[in-house]
Amino acid sequence: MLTLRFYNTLTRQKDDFRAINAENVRLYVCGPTIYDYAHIGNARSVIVFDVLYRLLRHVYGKDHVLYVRNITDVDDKINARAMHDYPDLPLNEAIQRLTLSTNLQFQADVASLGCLEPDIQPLATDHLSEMRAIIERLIERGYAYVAEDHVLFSVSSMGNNPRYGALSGRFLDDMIAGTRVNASYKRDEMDFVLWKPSRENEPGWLSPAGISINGRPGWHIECSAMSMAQLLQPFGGGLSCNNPIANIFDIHGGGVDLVFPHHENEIAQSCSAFGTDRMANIWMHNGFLQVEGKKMSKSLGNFITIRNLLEEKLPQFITGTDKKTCESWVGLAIRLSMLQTHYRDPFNWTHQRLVSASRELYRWYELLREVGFDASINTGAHDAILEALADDLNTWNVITVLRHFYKNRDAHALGEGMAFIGLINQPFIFDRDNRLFVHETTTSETEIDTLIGERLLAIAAKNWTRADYIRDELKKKDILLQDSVNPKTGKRITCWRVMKYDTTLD
RNA sequence: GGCUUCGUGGCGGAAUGGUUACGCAGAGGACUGCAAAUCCUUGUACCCCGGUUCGAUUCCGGGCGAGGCCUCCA
Repeated sequence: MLTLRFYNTLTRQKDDFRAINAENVRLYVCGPTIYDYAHIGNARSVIVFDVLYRLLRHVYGKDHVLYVRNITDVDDKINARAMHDYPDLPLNEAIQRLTLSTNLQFQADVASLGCLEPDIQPLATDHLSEMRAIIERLIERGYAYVAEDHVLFSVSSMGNNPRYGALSGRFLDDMIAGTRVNASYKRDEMDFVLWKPSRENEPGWLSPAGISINGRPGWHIECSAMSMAQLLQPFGGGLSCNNPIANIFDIHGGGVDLVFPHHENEIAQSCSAFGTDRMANIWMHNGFLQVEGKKMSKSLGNFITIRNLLEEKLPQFITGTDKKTCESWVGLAIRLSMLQTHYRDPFNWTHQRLVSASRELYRWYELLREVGFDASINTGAHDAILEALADDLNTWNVITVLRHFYKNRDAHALGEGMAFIGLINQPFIFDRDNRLFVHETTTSETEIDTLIGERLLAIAAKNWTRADYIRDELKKKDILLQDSVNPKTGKRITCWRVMKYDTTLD
């Protein structure tokens, strides 16, 4: 079997991946907090772990990998946004509307990036009882305490296996020096919230530990609860299980910014509750994303959502009015562009990179179209591609391999490889007239065909002025003509395609 | 201040102690009435200073520069 090696944030080196149980390989990735459109940073994370998921499925079998990506649907940011967006509705109803629509949008955006759906996308609000159970266990064992209707995790109560800060390579003394917020009810500045009280108008649930008023969970406890419910309990683990191995899963992923404090705190909670020395065997973190060399942030005005990009007209290969097709194409171009940087390196998002990826992808698709490649039949993967991925998801090398295939006109290997890393969207290959994209235009097809016929007659008569006029007129309507020669008959064939070419982007 | 990533040609981005990366863009050519598309060919590079070495972009040390995390964030 192919040996997979992944960089493990915990050990700071590439570790061989050994499944705890090859029948059930378990992967947990921190998903979005659904209060706003997903941005291209979210896109990167989702794409990276989608590639990992595909690789694991290939190695262990489709039915032997369990990929859980949570949805955080309870959070103060959600409350604030809901109040802002639906000022006239009761808060709880406003929250429901917001989370429902944001989640649907997220699912659509992610699908257009060519990502498979995770096996399970648990909602935080469906796991309140698990959160309470873990919190009560933590209190029971002296790792957490109640103060002014809050429950706090006591960082200093943790032992040395693991010690608090091991994942992020920090030491408590350093961290305390940098603490800025200090709530009076905390015993220790570094202690973090497991549960907090809700005011009348805030969403609230039955509180743990006999706290009389309703409350809501802290952010970190959600992931401990959901990973337990989805990845441990179904396989014999959980709070009532004393077998440490049963309370560890294989891989935990997320963005580097989550290493501290989110993942550190997850580890503190889960390991303390279960009495394990690890929460997951391997911790993988994708690098951050910048926009045109700067941090992406709303205040800098360079905040880009997936939706922004999908709706943007991509130069050259854009399409007519078939919105969905257009969006899928941009989605794949985003994917290709992102796979060209190793997942741990910072990624600098520029528009030029997107354009560049789109052009290359287009050529690849042209080759696939020529041979009528069918991704539903060709489902293997070339060894060179697997080897690249097995070495800490080196997608860059995968692309280099694909380029060799393209160069050698090996459409089969190219298509298979593209399908493997999620760059195939079948409708792009086949359409009824064997054109690359399925387009709609405001100009009718018969109208176009008539004009093409007219132009061919003009050419036959060597009336170049007339022929070029027709071509130019069509171009104004974004219909681009391309002449080629039928090798058998030697006759000119003209095909067309809806394309917009924006020269300002070159 | 603590931790951390990185500095390669116009742009993106690999590998490598001595030999063309590659892609996009550019240039030249083939094809074409002209285009477009496609194919072929091709120029330009390794932040600075020391050290190790027969030889360093690649290893070591120092410097300079850029970014990230330490607060909600993928």
